[in-house]
Amino acid sequence: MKSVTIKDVAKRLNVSISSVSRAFNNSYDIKKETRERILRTAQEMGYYPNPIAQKLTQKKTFNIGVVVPEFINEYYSEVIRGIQDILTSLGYQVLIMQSDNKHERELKNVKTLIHNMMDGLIICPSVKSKNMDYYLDEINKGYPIVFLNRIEQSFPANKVLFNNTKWGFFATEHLIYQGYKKIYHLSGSNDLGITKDRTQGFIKALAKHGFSKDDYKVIETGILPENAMARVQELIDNKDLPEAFMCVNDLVALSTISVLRQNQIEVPNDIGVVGFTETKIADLVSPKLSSVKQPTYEMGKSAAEMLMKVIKKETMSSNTIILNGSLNIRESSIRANQ
Amino acid sequence: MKSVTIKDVAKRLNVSISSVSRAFNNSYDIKKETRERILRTAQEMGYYPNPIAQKLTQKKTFNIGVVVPEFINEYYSEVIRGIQDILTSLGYQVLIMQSDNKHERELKNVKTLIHNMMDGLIICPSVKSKNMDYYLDEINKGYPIVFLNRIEQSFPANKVLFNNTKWGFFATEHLIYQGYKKIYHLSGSNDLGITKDRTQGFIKALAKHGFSKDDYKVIETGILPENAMARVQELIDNKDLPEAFMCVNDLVALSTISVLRQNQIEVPNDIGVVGFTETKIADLVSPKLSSVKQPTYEMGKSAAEMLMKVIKKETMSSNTIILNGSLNIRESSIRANQ
DNA sequence: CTGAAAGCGCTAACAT
DNA sequence: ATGTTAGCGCTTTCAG
Repeated sequence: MKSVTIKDVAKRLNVSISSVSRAFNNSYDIKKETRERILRTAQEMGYYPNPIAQKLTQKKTFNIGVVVPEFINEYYSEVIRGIQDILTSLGYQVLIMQSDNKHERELKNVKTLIHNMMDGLIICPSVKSKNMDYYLDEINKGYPIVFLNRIEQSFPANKVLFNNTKWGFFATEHLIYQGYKKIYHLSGSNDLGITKDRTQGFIKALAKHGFSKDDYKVIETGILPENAMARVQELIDNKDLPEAFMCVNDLVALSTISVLRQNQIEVPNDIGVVGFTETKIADLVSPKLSSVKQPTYEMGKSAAEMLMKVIKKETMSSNTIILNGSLNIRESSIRANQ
Repeated sequence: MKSVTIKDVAKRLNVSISSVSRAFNNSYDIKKETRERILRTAQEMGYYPNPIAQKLTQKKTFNIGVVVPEFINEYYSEVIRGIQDILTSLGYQVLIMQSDNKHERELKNVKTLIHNMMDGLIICPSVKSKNMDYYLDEINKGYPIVFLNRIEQSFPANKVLFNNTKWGFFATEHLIYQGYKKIYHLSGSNDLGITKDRTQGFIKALAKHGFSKDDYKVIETGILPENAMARVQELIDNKDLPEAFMCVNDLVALSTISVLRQNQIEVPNDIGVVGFTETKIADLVSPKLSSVKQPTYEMGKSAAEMLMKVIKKETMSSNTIILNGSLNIRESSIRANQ
């Protein structure tokens, strides 16, 4: 694995290593001819400046690190697409690390990335992270970091967010306007700020429309199918069914519909269902799933653009960008005429 | 962004930098006390060996690079989980790059990763890549690379694969056993080896069971919903419908079912459908989707384990691991009694 | 325009 | 057990 170094090239052409360096860095103070000659034979010899060595002497690496908690649905995949589309067009390379929803792993990932001299970081935190001190320290040292999703709005850093409370509210209100009188929310973990916010939105909407305690319920199912299915089955067994479900995400919504169907309960004729964080299949299943679409791709783009500004020191303060979503009403929440 | 270096620590304690280095590398030739003293004040000062500098002098970085073409479905997400589970337990860090299905970007990613001194690479190629020379060169130089999926079985390198032909065959044969007499295959692009293989399997199964040219068709829809939906609608309009569809993947299968439903054609009562590369929702939709499950997580694990062997030089030759899948028969391909 | 030399932060002989 | 020194491959003054 011995590779060609700057010295080899220099020796071969009887020039100094500085000249070779200059040739590659497009320096002004080098004769065009020598430059070309050097580049040519370097090419031949398969020489390429060693980025590690470059990093040791320079400040910029043109590498950006991205930390995500997971890839289980399309969410972060699209965020990453947004990030990459902006960044690669500007000549940056994007290195991704996955934290598996564990804060410790996330911290380790961030450190690895920083130590590997990324020019900046986009961090999608795992959970309402306890230990943000390290990040704050780095930011204060001047290290460019932008956060995306799952972070408190009050956190003093650059970040791009989605307003889960607001859209949880709208999704619920849509159900109310459809005339559903008893609505349950299948919620995510209370440890997760974003799903907690959806629950807040749910409760706010009910409060606004004068629902009484008997007319709604929040059931913490988490975001995975198995548990959601079990809880819905319980409700059926206990004859404790609402007229509609507001679900923490599409997977839970689909699971709910599936269990209901197994029990000969039809959506939306018997019960209405609305999902959240719309996935591609919302439009392909039957009934088509109503859901809140998050601007994932745009969030990635915004975060990348924000990071660029931070790197170029065009912004100092802690900016927060909150992007808008949309409520896509399809079949699963359209109440039959009565 | 000035950070503490080994010198600072040395100066502070009036020891040489070698001692500090030794302390951190757990070298045998250092007194326990000094070691502890150094580590303690290093801690205080916030010192941490600069990995870039370390890389310049050492060979090992304990970083592994992974290149994937995309994240659009769960496929590569699970592969990555498999890879990470093995590698992080061995003290490695996994850096991921995404090629967006473009060979050029893939090549650039690979170079970035190699130049950043990853100890090894797991490459999931984008398409039947034309230009594999660079990879071959690196492998010949002794650089540890393992390929995963979407690569010719004949390619002389370590790789882990799925036998798409075989499982395409099984999926089709299942349809035949169900008694479907006319079967169409909605195929992926012919440029993509893996989907082409599924088509091969499809054709083989039909040949084995004596289907005539009139009883089947291969329609190249690609792997995205929009086009598949349009093509299926065309078939309906032309009254050119088969008794069953063998689809290149779940998304296309779901799209097909969706279009059929819009035209009052029910699956599986009127037409059978089977998918490929099973996704989580196969079990949640109605009708539940029959599909071929690929061992994604295991493929990731195998690739990681293989890479470790290559790195430890426990293997030299070009090994190929082919993992088994399963055909999960659900509702969408169960032919009604006649 | 080009070369010599210092230095980036660290490791690894080589001394002592 | 500890210090000294020579690199690792490159960039960047500083001379000329």
